[in-house]
Amino acid sequence: MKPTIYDIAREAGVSATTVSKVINNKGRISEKTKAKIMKIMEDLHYQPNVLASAMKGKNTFTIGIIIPDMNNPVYSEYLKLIEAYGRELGFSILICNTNNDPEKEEEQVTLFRQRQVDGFIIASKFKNDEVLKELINENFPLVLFALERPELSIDCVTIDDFLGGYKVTEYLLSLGHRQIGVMTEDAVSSLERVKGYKQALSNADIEYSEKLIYQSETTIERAVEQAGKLLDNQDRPTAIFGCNDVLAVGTIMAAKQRGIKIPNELSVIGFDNTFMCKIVEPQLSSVAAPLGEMGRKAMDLLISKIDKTNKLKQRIKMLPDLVIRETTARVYGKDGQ
Amino acid sequence: MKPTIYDIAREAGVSATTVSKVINNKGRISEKTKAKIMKIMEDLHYQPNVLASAMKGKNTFTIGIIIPDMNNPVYSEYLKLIEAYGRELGFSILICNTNNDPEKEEEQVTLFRQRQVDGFIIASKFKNDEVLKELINENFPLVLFALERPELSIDCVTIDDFLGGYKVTEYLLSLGHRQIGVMTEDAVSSLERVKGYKQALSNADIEYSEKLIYQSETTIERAVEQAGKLLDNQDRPTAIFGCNDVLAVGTIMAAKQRGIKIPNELSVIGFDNTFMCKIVEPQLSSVAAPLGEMGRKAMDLLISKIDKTNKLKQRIKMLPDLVIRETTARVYGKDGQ
DNA sequence: TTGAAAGCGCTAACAC
DNA sequence: GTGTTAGCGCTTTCAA
Repeated sequence: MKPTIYDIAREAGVSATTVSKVINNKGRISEKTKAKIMKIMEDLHYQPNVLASAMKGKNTFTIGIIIPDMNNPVYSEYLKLIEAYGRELGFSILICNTNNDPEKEEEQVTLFRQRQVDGFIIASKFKNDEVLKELINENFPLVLFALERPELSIDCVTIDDFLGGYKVTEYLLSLGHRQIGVMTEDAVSSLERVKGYKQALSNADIEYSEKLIYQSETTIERAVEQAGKLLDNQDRPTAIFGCNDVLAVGTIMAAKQRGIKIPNELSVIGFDNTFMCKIVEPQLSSVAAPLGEMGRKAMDLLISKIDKTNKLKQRIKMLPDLVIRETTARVYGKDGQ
Repeated sequence: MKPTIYDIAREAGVSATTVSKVINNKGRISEKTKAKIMKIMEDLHYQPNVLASAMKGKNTFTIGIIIPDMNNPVYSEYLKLIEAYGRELGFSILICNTNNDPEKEEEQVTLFRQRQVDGFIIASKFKNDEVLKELINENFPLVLFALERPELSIDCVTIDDFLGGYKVTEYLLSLGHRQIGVMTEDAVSSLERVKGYKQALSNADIEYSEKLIYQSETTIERAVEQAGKLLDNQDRPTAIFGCNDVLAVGTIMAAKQRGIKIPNELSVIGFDNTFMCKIVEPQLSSVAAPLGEMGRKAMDLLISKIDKTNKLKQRIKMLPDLVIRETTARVYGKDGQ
């Protein structure tokens, strides 16, 4: 059997309380007994049972992260960063994929709460508003990551998606593109990115057309399919903005299938600046956000809620930057051919 | 406050014991009280506290997964599959990245054990043998995934890496390649893959040369670097086997940097058949294993250990298959140029 | 068919 | 400085 606090106490000839105090560095214990207890804990390979201490109202030092799909490299990046920083702070991470399914979302929140997680980080997409509202009502520690709910009072750390979309479009316009397509997905962040796109068009007095916007699930296969439709359009765009790198990569592939040269005949730009950008050919231009910093901010924010050291809710929005690589170029005029 | 079993009991006018029995479907309870209790649990949104029941010797229904690096798409794939199946069975997943650091490995095992996980799945790389041995000694539920320790008695579910390496090499030989380089990494599985490579060479009476084997960390950047050295060799190989897709992709990129045409001047083949294969150009040939099935087997095996329904240890080895895409071709003879 | 009592491993008051 | 006591939420005898 694993030793308990009582085994240590007996061995040291003290009470369990004293041992507990040593473990938690509380109260005053003589250096002598402290040292003795420490030594015995070492010898017996004593490991405190987090569950038991959690039963007494302490933290479980476990937080739940809910993400849509670990296969999307951005999400695995989120996960990795948050996990790394969480561990530094002594927290373990319970994860799940929801595949964007509201039922799974609810199920997972329940499952995690049964395990008494101290808080949640919910990333990127979350459909089930009921669940969110319940958590808010109970004032349960919760931070949204790369996800914003303007109409709900929740702390969040996000990318300024609007600005990202705006910058992308502004850049493409500066290259002479006028017919700019968009591959989007069903997510709040993408909506914002598209809004930025529209704003940039409007500022440049260019008419916006629904026909240039295609929505797709975020998988390479579906993106190739949808981008294909966009490319087979009567008026084929000279540039396409993929609201995430997966969509952009799918677009590149669809273009290749049609013999369309990138960037000469078509510019493509993605969003998220994942490692995919560097392995496709030509290398994909994209939009980068300081994910490491965001992960740390989200964790710090969450922990301040768990500790109740900070009751103020806030939205932290990090500004993204363009990373120009090889898929974006001056528009290739019909005359210039 | 969250309702406890006592709140339910009071409300229903019964004892906590009775409620507990209803929750666990144990003992005999009249249909009437059962229904009444169920209804009240619903109304009060009662959620059993898994920690408290774990304190009484029950499972936590939580397992720890330890992987080297979530950014490698194979690992995120592992994670996703295991998580999905685990959830089906009612288990939650605690994760961590170890970045292949033995200290972190030990730290994480400790952290997870403090949280009373029911068992571990350790994937792909794990250096700290001491920790492994201790777990075995305690007979702690543990399954290795895509990782084998021939000298330790641990259950595992793996890919037949030797066969994979053999098949790759046999195939390259059949295309006329005689000078076959290898990009490997510091992992048991890669060692096996290289062994398969050597065996195939030996069977074909081709001499093996150390100079054709380069080791690299599994990141694109490092792989490009190391593959570069291999390509700058006096006797540049006509084909390179990357022991995983990341290494193979790095090889492709290094070749491109040098203006080496793939597959005409150089064949490249990877291992793992990740989604990267389809997005690089040309599309990468690779080795595929039935990961979904492996994930399910690993979980089932682990759970049988947790439940103690199966004391027999076993090694399950799944056989891989080649997936030929565009990066492999007949050798381009010096004469034929 | 139901319940009282004990206890899992730990911590927090409070006493000494 | 240290120990006694009670109790977190649950399950498990055992008795009724």
